[in-house]
Amino acid sequence: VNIAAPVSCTACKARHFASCQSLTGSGLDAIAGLKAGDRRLAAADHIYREGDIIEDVFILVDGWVLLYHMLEDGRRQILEILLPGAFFGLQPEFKAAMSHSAVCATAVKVSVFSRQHLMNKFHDRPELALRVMIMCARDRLALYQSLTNLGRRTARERVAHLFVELDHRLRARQPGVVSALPLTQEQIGDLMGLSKVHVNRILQDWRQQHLVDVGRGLIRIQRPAKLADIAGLGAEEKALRRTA
Amino acid sequence: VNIAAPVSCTACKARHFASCQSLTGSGLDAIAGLKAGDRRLAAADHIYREGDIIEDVFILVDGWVLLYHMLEDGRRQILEILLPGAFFGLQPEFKAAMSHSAVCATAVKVSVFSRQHLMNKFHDRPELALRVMIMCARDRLALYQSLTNLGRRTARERVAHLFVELDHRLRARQPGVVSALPLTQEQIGDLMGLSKVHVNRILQDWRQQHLVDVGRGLIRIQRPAKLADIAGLGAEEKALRRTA
DNA sequence: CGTATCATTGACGTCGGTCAATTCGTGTGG
DNA sequence: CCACACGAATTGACCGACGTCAATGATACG
Repeated sequence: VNIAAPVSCTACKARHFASCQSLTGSGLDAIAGLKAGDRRLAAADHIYREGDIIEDVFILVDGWVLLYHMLEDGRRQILEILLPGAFFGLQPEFKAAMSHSAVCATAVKVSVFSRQHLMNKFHDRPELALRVMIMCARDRLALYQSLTNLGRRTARERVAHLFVELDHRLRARQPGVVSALPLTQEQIGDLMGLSKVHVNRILQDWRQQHLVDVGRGLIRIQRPAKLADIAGLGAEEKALRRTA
Repeated sequence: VNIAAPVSCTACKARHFASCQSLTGSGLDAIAGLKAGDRRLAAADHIYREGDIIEDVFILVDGWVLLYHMLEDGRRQILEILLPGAFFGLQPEFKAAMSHSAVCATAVKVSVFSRQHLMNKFHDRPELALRVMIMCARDRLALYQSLTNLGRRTARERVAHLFVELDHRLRARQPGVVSALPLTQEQIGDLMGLSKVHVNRILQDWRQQHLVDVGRGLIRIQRPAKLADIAGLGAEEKALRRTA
């Protein structure tokens, strides 16, 4: 039984990114019948907050969502960026407080499902649980990347890495378009463990080199190849190709 | 259907740590019949390396295992510490190169299972896939904690956090014993994104305050409560209790 | 005993944080 | 259409946490 969803980017340059979080085509369309409804939210709205006890799980239909964790003194770490197709809100323990918050970076549309119904569905159609498990394992790779980013890369490498990853995830949806990220510099800082001031300095530098373009609340990725270079992806790929 | 494994630490002070990775008692004992054999390894041996293509998955029986990712220039990030009971080696894509390496921190014994047989078993007994999925979700919480650690905490907070987490995970197995960590200072640095020199300075400081004791290749946690304080866990818990 | 690994310590440098002051941009109300 | 408000972006000055380098000491192991 080969239960893994077919994944197209096995050989592509950014395969280390979990760019394939989408459920579309992975069999979980089957849960569409369980939908409890859609919910529309505005930028900066919260879908849930750390400590909430929720009965639902979500699939992101439109917009960007950020999962984050906040320390009591105001320091914030953004944990994941969710793009349309992402499945989220499922905690390991039922009736437990959410371990993190989910906030909209843009206007957002989510499909809402009853967690209980979903679990029942897993019981009826076990292959769905397997698919979710595999998604979960895939997400883990992305988290591993983020750990390496935060722990062992310089500020510029981190931000370049982030941009290349997002460029890749967006290109998979809209090939041929210059990727535009609806993120504030502060959000980028909270993603990469940096201050917004330092993020700004990096962006200024790159803007002068025409690697990115900033404006209108968007960051446009103009030379992803050069950014991949800064991120240190080139050499790493070579090393992997040798071992493969 | 309540499929979540009973977890005892819902209310305990360190519940944010995924200290409960163990499979024991979570229903996956059922896969014991699939065991392909045991493997014993010495400290510093690798179970697999980044880039390897393996057919097996593992359950750690004895010893400590470190999962890590290495950059081409030698920088290393340790991604997870595995204690006995941990299930690992399952990649989202079959026949794909491992995304990380697994190395023994101590002498180790692992049970080896054929991934193919395991997947067949999931097919026969779907509730097992669900359990693994839930484990996976639980691990994610630990990874979220690590991200917050690396991105938004100071060096001392990070190391204190690590020690408290490990102390908790060890106490769950051996209550009443002073926790002793078989980690080098360099490994602690690679876990927390620090240089081994800086780790040493922090440890010297704490040793003089009798918070920890160093020697014989072990780090003994003597005052976990004080370390939890340094880690900033006290205030955070209060904040959570308010919301709950 | 020789060798290798880990731990320790000091001197020094720097990456990135903090603080604070503008400036810009966008949306709002008059 | 303009005045204003408010958040985001920008810039400079300053500094401190942590890294790097290098030398020395402690331990273990064959």
